[in-house]
Amino acid sequence: MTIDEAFGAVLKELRASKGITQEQLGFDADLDRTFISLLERGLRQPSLASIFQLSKALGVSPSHIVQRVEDTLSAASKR
Amino acid sequence: MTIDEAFGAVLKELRASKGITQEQLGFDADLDRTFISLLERGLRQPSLASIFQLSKALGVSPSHIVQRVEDTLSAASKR
DNA sequence: GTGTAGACTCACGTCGACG
DNA sequence: ACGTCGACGTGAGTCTACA
Repeated sequence: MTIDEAFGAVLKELRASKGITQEQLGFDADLDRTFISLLERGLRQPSLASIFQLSKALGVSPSHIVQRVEDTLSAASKR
Repeated sequence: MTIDEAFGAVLKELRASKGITQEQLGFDADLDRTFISLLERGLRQPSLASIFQLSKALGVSPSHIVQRVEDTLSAASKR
């Protein structure tokens, strides 16, 4: 489990819980739709600025997202 | 106050409180010394992976660093 | 609505060297 | 011990287009 994959899983989960599409998230976060797709599948990693933009669009704090990435990683390492 | 500048300030502060040099931090985080210099002065922004590497070298959690960046930004916006 | 591809610009991150 | 410069390879992020 890489950092990128963990972030992608968290992003996908947060977006689903908000009930919006990748297109809407891309619009709200001012990021390209295809880039959101790459992020969710762990093929790209976000910069710090992108994390802040996404968190704002998702209505959560940036540190909360990072916290969940940490949790996802530690949970995966215990398998 | 940009995100990059806020991160740089936090990084510099955390490194100073640990009492180590940029060189040592670069070695511990497996990042180039010149890049640490750029980060601390807000001329570059880190990727998510870099944040994790730096936080590990500094002995704090990644989410804690991000949290402090948020605090620094909100404190600066109230001036 | 999403995955994928190509092509593109610019920023990340490394390296060697000098003040 | 740090700032800075130039150069370099790779990756972030955009855009158009098709399944």
